[in-house]
Amino acid sequence: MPASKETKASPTMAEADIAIVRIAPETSFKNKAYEALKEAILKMDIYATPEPVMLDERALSERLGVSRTPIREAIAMLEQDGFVKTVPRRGIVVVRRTKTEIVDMIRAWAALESMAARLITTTARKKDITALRDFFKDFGADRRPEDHIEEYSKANIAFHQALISLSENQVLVDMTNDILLHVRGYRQLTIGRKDRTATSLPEHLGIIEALEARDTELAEKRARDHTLGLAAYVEAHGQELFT
Amino acid sequence: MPASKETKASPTMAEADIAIVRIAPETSFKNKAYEALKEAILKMDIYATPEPVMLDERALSERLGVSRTPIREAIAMLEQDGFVKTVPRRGIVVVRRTKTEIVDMIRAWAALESMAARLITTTARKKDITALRDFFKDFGADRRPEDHIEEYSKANIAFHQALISLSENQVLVDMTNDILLHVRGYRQLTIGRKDRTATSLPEHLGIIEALEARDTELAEKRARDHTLGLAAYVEAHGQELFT
DNA sequence: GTCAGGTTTTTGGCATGCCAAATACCAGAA
DNA sequence: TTCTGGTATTTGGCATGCCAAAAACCTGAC
Repeated sequence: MPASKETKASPTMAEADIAIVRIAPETSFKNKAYEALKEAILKMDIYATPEPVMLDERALSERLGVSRTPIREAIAMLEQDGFVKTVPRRGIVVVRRTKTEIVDMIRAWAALESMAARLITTTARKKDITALRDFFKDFGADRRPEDHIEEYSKANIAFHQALISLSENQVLVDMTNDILLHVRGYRQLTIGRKDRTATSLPEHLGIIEALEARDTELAEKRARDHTLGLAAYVEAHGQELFT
Repeated sequence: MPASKETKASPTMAEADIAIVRIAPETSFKNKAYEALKEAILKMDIYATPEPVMLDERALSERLGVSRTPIREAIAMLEQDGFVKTVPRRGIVVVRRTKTEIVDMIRAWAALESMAARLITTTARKKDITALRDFFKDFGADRRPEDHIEEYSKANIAFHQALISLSENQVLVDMTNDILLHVRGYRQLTIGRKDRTATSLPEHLGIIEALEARDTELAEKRARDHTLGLAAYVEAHGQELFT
């Protein structure tokens, strides 16, 4: 089926004049396949079934309408990311993380975020720090986080990502996002957030206050302890779901 | 020339009896190519020439004696690692890091290592911590590090890796090793180590002492500050070598 | 000598097809 | 029914070959 020979995106842009940016690199099938597969993997609930989730090159090839070559390259990339593992003559399996791995990842996340907090106290602009409060402006004593879990959870992630971005250290940003992608989906994490929403909001505000006060050590400590708290929760309550 | 059809590793193990482990998965050409290219890239001095270093699929294919397919898959993997970047109809270029990126990476390293130190104070065994001193047993007032840069530099890397391993957090270990691979080769780093050898040894010993004393906060601080010191050095002294 | 215009070469992107290792299946013996 | 071979099928690994976009060359006019 892979053979859509219809000269994709014919350069018939005719008399299109200026403002041509570069037309559009039209990302390769390899990259399209990579994005598509990655999204699919993140969307599925890996931990829902006991049996390992398998992928099939040929099936994916047909589904995506391209040959196996770009699919294989995309798989190789996903394997580098740690999302899948291809076993020689057996198949491609979507990697399932153990509780220990998730806890380790959350601790690494804590390390990166506390460093971000440290850096922020010395370089970020006051207004950008204060703007972090906006993520929680819809929550308070009258509208408690625990009553709007889903919404609060989104604000939560957005807050952490915005916080780390303020460090202006792209390496910290990228590494943390990687971790979040792997950690997301682990059921116990969501439950953990739910159980911890009560203390979560105050802790977040505490971090922001320390940042505003340019108190490097305190900001670092609060950021670290907040996320280590989540790690401790998962370690204590999250039972192994299908080793 | 990719076509060595000589049935590799013929299963003529004849009357070999027990103790058969699994013969040998004989890693794929894709993985062999990946390892070979990775090593080659790490070995070359990327920052030595002004012109970007380019790789050619076909040339590599001949050099390694395999077809382009596994080579391309290996390249895709290396691109995920951030070692190369393939530009559509231009070629594959070995990525060169800017000073800013190197500094950012070192700071991330500091974050991960200080977290490792923190964890070590609560879980590692006394003897394992003390064993860290062995990396520097050949150095002292009579045999100063600055007089044996090369050797001390190796001990230095080994120490940091051993330290992080003691955290028993594989994520920290893997992430740090990744960073070290990228940072290694940046000339200013070596120079930085040379200029800093005098203070380096005492700082290392200080970290070990804090770990032995199970002083979590102090160990974390010393580990962090030690590596942040290197980052500051590179930021201050490492000029941009070929942007 | 310079430069426009056209031709050849180079380079990554893909589609195909075949191979061998594993596995799934199936029939026949006990 | 159960177990043993043996065969068909499935699955990832690779080698090839062709395509189109770019870049490198070449050539002839001015």
